[in-house]
Amino acid sequence: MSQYDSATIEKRWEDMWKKEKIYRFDPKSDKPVFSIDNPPRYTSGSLHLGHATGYSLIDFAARYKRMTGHNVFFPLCFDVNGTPIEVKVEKKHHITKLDLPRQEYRKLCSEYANGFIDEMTHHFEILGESMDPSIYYQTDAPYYRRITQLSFVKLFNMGLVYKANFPVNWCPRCMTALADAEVEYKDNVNKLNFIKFQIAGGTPDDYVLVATTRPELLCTCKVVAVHPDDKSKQDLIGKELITPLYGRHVKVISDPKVDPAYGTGNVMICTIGDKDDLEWVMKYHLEMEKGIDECGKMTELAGKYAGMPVAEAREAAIQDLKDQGILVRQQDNPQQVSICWRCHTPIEFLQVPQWFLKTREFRDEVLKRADEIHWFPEFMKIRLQDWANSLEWDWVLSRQRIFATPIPVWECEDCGEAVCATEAQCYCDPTEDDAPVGKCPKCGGNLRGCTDVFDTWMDSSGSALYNTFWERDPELHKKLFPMSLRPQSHDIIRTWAFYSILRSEQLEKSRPWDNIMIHGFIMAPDGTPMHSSIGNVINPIPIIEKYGADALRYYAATCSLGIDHAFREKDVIRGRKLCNKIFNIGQFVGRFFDDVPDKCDTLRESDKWIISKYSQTVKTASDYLEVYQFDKAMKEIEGFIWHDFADNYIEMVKARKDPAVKYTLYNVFLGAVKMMAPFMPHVTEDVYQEHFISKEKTKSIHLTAWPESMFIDEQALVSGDALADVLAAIRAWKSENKMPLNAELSKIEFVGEKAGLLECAEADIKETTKAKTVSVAAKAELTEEIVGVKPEYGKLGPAFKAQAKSIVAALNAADTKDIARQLADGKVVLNADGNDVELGPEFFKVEKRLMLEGKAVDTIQVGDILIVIEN
RNA sequence: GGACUCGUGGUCUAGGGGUUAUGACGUCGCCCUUACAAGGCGAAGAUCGCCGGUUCAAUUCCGGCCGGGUCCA
Repeated sequence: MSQYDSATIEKRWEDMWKKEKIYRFDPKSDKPVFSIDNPPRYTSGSLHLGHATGYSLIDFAARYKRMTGHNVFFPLCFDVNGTPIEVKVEKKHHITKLDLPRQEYRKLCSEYANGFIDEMTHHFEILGESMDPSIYYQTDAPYYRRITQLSFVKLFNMGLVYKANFPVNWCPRCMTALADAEVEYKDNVNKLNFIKFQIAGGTPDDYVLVATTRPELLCTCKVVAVHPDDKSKQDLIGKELITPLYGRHVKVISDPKVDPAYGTGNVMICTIGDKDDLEWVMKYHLEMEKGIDECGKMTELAGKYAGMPVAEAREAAIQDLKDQGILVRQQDNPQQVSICWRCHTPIEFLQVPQWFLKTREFRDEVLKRADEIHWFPEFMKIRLQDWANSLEWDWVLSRQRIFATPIPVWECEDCGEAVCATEAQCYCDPTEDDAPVGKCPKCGGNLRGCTDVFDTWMDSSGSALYNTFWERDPELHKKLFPMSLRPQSHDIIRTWAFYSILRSEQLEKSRPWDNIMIHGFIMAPDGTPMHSSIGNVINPIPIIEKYGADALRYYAATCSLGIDHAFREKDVIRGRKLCNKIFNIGQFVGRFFDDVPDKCDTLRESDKWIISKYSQTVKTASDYLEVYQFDKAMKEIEGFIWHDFADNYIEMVKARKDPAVKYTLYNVFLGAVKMMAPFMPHVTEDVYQEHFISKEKTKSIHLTAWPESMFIDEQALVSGDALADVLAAIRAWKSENKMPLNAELSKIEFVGEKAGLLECAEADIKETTKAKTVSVAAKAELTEEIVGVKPEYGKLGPAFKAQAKSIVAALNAADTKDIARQLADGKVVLNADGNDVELGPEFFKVEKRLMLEGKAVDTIQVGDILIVIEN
């Protein structure tokens, strides 16, 4: 077999890993723990290319840490909660949450979401992810929801939870409050209506024009604002206006946030229309009124429009205003309308009773914890800081949905007193379970279970607590908390990362993790985002089938952290080629693996050279992996295996059979394959099982130790590099002379003081270049000719600063031969700006040519070595 | 509109004050050399988005602009 067959081979080793339980966290081990707060995969079904890439990046870290002697905690986990699943279930069954009893609705959601888990677990397996099923969790399970509730009970008892009427983003279709992150924006054009407001106490001709897109909200108009610098309106400030239709008296105030150029420059402020209104409401302590209800219909406040849906009320109000001559004109108004992220219904900004978790007062603590965490890349921390500093209100914890963790609270039907569950009660569902006390402790009224559920970030932001056995196993918790690494994408820094830090601070007075690694998005090949609505979403499964999971993982490795990457199929193709290369190197060097000595003191220069190169690679690759720079680590390792090891070293030593070459091939290749193992787990396992396991014994390469540097022999590095350069130069010379690469040469002579470096490789050179004779001469009848002298900017600049420019000019103007003569004497005098400047040889880069007189030969200069070729 | 981020050969990408500016894909030429033609070797191909500033020196640092992206208004 000479080709790497990814489909067969990957399956074989995936089965073995599963059967042998290769990836297991050991709670009893004394090894240092490396714990990963793995993002629980949302159970939406299909695997997105972004997931495949993101989880591969995490897997690189997990596998690397496992090989460096860590007890790795890397849970297989799923997020099974929330509105997206409800929306899908409602679509599938053509229902809304109001059509079914809660339990039945919940059951439908649970069946739907859980139906994906086997398939999604399989996706992780065929990607070669080393997640650990022995520490599996899913966020809808009672054992997980218990932790969510328990943490809430503690926060409640700490006085950090409160219920308040508060304006929230509200979707009238889903009948729920939405987090800011759940709000999307859509471009839209509506009408800006210019409406007359009479000035109180004036004549019918004394009016002010107010422009508004939402005349239906006139019923909650509290105040009209103008810009303080708006000269023409100065006399209005402090006056009262009368709202049309409702006849209410409202004051005119001045506020710098008003845009004088928009509409008429007069803004009607309602409680509540949008977020700008909210800002003014807070600033001027306006009384809040509810003009729109939870179903998106007008309330009693709207008078004759009460009960109408918002859009209908708007039309009716506009018609009435027109009929009464109050609506002067309309103009098109392009705007961005806020819509629900799932069902795309326009959202309202409504006052609804909601549960809040105090967040703003922890701003400084969160920022402090953020500083304790190492951010990769560092600049991502700025996003969290910006978010923390811009918080305008506390975290709205409640959602009026069903398929999520119930809020464990009962409320008094009479006085509204809230009774929280006891810690022992968790997990509980207040819509089914009894309150810890029979009657309201305050007034003796009946207690009714809260029907609200938690925002799903309440569940997911507790993952670091859940993973570290918080409130389950104090000893393990102490050992595991804080966790080592949170990996995630940058879109949820303001939610998942922020809330996780907040809750660790509130419950544990600690950071949740030591490190956070943030990757970007995978875009379509043209660099634009992938959206199912555009139809440019790429399914990774056919890619895995065509090229292999290792090839796709290679692509993932080329995606540097922190920035978005277009999908590049060519990188997957490159990955497949690399698999094939590694496989074939194994096929070839495996022939050398009989009688490999344990030690070797007869290493040749070329052996020492590749071992030194290898040792350097181990060091640089490890350094990159320590800081999650997988792209750079991969580049190092790939370059070493392909070019240094295969192209140069193997080509050089093909003909040898001595113990030294066996020793070198075996150890260097084993180490190189191990370095590649975190990235390409399948092909490396295959090579390991085929060629190494008989000596190494460990049952999987993924349980072996990360390679260590063997030695770095500076001398061997110099001579080996010289040899590689010389061979490359001879190849290039043949190519330029239109000769086949395997054309025979009658003689090659290396001349120069450093040519001695090549003495030890004469046989290799002969073999490689097809030269009949190869000789090395320290000296020959050579004339040394200086063909150019260039300034050494890096030395001249710091030494001469501003004068450097004129020195360079003088040097360029000077005669090369003259400079060469002077250099032979050890110093050069140049006239720069009328001053003679004396310069040593360190300031010059000299281009020399060594000439062999009177011979019909070709010469190539490589560094200090002259290659003389007799054809 | 704001914050952050990116703009480097035809395409994609690395780098980050003085380099011969990295590599991949593609193109062209040579080679079936005792693993690999899904390979090897070589060549051509880049005024490092534009305009200013700092500096002896800017692709790199700073500012502005233009153009992508993300998050937030």
